[in-house]
Amino acid sequence: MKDLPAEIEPEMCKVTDALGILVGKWKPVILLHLLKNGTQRFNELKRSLPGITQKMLTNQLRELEEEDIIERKVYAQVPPKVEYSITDYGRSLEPILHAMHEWGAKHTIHKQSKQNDDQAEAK
Amino acid sequence: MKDLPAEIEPEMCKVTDALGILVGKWKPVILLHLLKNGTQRFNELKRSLPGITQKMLTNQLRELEEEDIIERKVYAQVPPKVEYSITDYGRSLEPILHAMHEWGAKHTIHKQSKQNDDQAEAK
DNA sequence: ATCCACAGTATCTTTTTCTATACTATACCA
DNA sequence: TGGTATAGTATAGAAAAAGATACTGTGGAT
Repeated sequence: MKDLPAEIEPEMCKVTDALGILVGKWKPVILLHLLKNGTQRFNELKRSLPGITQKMLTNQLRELEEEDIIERKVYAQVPPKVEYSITDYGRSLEPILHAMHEWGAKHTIHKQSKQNDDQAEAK
Repeated sequence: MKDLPAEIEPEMCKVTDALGILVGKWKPVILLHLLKNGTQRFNELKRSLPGITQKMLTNQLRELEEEDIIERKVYAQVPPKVEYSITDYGRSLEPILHAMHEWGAKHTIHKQSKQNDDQAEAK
């Protein structure tokens, strides 16, 4: 029976909650764009995300806004102007995004060397 | 134009790859169980995950095995015995799981206080 | 002879997520 | 007068993920 302070009790696991916020085909990339470039307009983001549909972009932005990760600022203009930016609170996700990026990068390499091993075994 | 070493270029983002491995309705919980309890048999895991179907469990385990995160050891017995455990490589995910758990826990609280604020505004 | 435990498959249905495409309003420009 | 840019919405459909349910083989216990 372990009881270290670092243990996460699977029963009261919050990992899934955190994942729920990051998951979505475009959310991580949107966040990275906003972190890198600061405030961005809707169409600026759209142009940065080749292949995304308007619907998806609106959708993902609304979900992130809902969780207080990004802020949506509407200007009463015509044509419309809407700016998106990371909230201070949203910035608290940055270390996690970095950790995942690092891990993901290493994993790409790990997979490659595993594939080589498997091929060596097979021959 | 920022160019800090810590910057992640959204174009070459590996966050999605890392997420791909964690995503799946049951994967984080499975990993936490294996991290906490060490080696587990198939049905042991199943009993720890109320609501999961056999199909889903097999599925998620196979995907984690495919990525070299967990190991599957089959004993030539009847009735069958199959043990699952985290690989050394899989353990490298532990800090990320912890970070996400921490963040998730804080987020739950953040959401609650935001809801209270919104209610206070509304009245 | 029948039932159980084990670790799965196989098949089908439902739900969720994502894509495709068309449409809106309005100011500005040529 | 027609076209462009902006930030969307509406509707339909395809694809992916998850769930429900039934089935398999075998040794041991009842």
